Amino acid sequence: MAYNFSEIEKKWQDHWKKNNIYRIKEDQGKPKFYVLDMFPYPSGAGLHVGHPLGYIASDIYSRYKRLKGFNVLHPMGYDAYGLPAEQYAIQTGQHPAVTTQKNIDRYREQLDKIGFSFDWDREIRTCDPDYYKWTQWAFIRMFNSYYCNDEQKARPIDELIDVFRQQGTKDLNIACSEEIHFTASEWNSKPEKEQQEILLNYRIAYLADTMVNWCPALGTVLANDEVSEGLSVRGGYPVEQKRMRQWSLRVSAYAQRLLDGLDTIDWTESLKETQKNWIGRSEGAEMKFKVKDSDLEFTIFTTRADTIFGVTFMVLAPESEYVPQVTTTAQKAAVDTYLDAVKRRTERERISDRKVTGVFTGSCAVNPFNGESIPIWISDYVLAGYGTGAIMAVPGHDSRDYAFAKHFNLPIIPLIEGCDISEESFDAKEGIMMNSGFLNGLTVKEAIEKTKKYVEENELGKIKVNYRLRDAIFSRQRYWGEPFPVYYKEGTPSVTDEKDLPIELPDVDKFLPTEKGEPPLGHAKNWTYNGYPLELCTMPGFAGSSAYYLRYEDPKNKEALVDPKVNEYWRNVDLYIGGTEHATGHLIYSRFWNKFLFDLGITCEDEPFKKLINQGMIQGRSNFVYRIKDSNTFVSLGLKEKYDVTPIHVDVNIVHNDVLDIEVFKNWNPEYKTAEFILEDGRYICGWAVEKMSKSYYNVVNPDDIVKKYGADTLRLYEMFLGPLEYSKPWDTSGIDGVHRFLRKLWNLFYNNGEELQISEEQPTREELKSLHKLIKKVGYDIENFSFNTSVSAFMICVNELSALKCNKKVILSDLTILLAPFAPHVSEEFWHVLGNKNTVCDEKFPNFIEEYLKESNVTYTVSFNGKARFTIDFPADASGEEVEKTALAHESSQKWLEGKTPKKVIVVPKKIINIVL
RNA sequence: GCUCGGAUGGUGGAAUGGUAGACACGCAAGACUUAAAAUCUUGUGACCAUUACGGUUGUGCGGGUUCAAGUCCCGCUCCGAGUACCA
Repeated sequence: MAYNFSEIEKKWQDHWKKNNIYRIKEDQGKPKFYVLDMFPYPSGAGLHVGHPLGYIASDIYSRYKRLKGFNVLHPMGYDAYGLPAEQYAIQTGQHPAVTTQKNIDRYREQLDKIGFSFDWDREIRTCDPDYYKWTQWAFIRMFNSYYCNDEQKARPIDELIDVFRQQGTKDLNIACSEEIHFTASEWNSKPEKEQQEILLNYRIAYLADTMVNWCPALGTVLANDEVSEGLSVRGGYPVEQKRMRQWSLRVSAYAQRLLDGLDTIDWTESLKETQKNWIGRSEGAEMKFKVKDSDLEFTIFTTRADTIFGVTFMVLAPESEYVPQVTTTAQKAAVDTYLDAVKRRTERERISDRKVTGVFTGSCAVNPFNGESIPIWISDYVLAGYGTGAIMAVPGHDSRDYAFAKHFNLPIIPLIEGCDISEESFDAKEGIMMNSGFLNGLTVKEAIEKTKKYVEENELGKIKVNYRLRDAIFSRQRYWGEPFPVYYKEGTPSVTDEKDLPIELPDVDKFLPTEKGEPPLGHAKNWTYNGYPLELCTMPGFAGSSAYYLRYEDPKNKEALVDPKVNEYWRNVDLYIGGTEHATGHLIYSRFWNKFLFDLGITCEDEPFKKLINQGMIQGRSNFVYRIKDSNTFVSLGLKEKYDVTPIHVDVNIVHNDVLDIEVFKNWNPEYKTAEFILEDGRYICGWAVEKMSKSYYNVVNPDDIVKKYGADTLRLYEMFLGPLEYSKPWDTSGIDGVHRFLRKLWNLFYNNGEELQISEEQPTREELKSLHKLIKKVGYDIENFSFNTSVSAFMICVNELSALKCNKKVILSDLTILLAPFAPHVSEEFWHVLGNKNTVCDEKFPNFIEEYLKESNVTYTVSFNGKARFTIDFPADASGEEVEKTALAHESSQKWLEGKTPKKVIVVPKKIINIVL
């Protein structure tokens, strides 16, 4: 019987489904293990071979852990809200829910063919009201919470209201948008509306006027991680800065915890580094500067307080509130012209074109250390959004200040002994201070500390830690997202009652903004709550994906996001697999969201994802044909230099090992019907390049096609064999035959070279046992270390050895089958039954490794002289070091290299090396 | 600019500091076949030899530590990723 993978795979997939083999329940008797994939956005294009890479890896690990006796939670679902479905709806009028459903069905069909062990009973979709009810619920809780900096924890807002009533803002240390102060009596005398407005300054989910990234082409605002280099990540449209009243989440309050938490989780260093940079903690001081001949003072932030004696000018951000106050009448015209010019520059221009610009305000500030007067300038190299939007400029020791000083001819003072600032500033924090009054002679590090202390003691400012991490803008002017559980009473936002959740997404007849410029929900009829208008924005993509892992634990619970007892069992994700592209988005937001839920006591773990692995991207390997200019003749790769040719992308599915299938090509496009070819060795060889896998490059490989041609088991093994999981690599099918051949070889062990079934009940030989146990050791070790490519190699070696031994012994094959089950579950299941077992292979135990079988009677030592390997000698395994040394030196081959000399030293590494130093 | 990775045959890639290139692809030769495909066997870093079960060299470049370095340290080059006027 031959290896008929299609039949086998269908048979077992049906069996697993019918018998709910992968359905999982809490089981106190077993240790839990939670393996999660980043759930996909179901796009219209369907899956390509790159998508399943991570899913295959996580599936192998899940199945392995199950064999190791763990109760494994391995769910899957869909991140179903998103822009593409909405844009498609705008173009075609087709409701996003309809296209989303269609795409999900397609995804499911494709996923099922690969033989994953997902528990589909736990499937979730972010667009499902039963699911987003809990997204809205979390939002309400955030609205009703503030962040206490002393406790480092979210607390109920009602507590804060009580404090305001009794003591105002006195002695409060809480996270806020801006520092405001009032007394209890001031608070108590404020009207309700004003009190509500003040509370927004403290709520974790708050509505405020903020500078947002507005993308006119998409008609919506975007979060910082959705913008890159002034363009929207999705679509690549220009983004501008705009002041708008928007919902935000006070992620910044959690900055320190998000930073500290990184030390407790097992993520790659590079990913942690990316998050650290994104959070961007910097320690420094806020210092107050008085404006000369005025009562005004303003605050700057600096990490280099030690350079205070080198300040030769001050710079305000153009948007700074101090700008109008410090601008003198004489300079007003110049300043206005400058501000106007800045406003007209787009964010992109500002980033791409870094020329030095600025204007003098006419005012001077007073250096609090030495009383010198320093001019105050305005420049767009100072950002309004970071620190206080104002800096003290030290051109000698900051490259940006240096460029500015050079351009406007401002003085530059060197502060560190021996530094050369004739060409550029000296930015390094090292050296001995000079020109710095009481700091002279100190090292930079000492000076930083001493200055900070001085600033505090003399009340010139305070020590301050700043973070780059911004609050997350949470409103999107779109239709296809979660509605806010928010309504407005005369402009004041309130959240709905929790028992009225979910607030379901209403139907609209148009997905575009309204004529008044409102978001699409403005078209909805009766979009009200108790007679009050509901919020018209929807939530961003990251809302639904921030706590989804918790919902998988208890997906059907109507009373809670997750039952505390259930959460106590499954806890957090032990292994999370997904792409790096979420490093500063999803992986920050879900950590924040989880920490918030942790503060509320909803989850028992502070971090959502214990271990995280980033699978690499699978790129496309595009093929090209070369058309001779102005003709319909195509020339093979090797001969193209002789002609003037245009490379044209050709569908990779009609090219095999870079050889074009000419007949299929002629029918691929009517234009090529009459094409002619210049061949080499009778074949047309195509050129190739590695590019992103994309429809437009004709390099998309559909996993269905691979499954059809080779089977799911081959696809699984091959994707793993391609290289380390974390690497990005092009999809290249040229090696797939080798992996397929391995499965057939294994098949032939059972089926006597493709004929009838033959399994021997005989006891295995020592050699066979050795081969098997070598594999057990290797596979166990490799899976634990996510080195799946080398374990596939180990299988190949083992099967080669067993075939050479013609081993068809049941005892050996039985263990081999279990070992293979995580990688090639269908073929394993088939063998498991052929071997006479009634249960499924995934309920078995991973075989125990027995060292005994690997023991050798002889060990081979390499003898080297001065580190150079020369020959080998076999010794009995139990030979002692001295014995080995003596025999090696006496060996006849040694004489040639010893040349009669006495060795200075001999190093014997047990079972490996004898190095003789002459 | 800064941060983090990486560089090994024709290709993808293996190597707890222990004497490179596992495994696979590709290629070459052979067996089977009328033939091809499939399958199997053998060889395959480079260079020099070929009487050899031989020699030299070899993991981006230059140094160093070590009995021993692809692996550790210092200094470069190139490539990739992230981030970017964050004071």
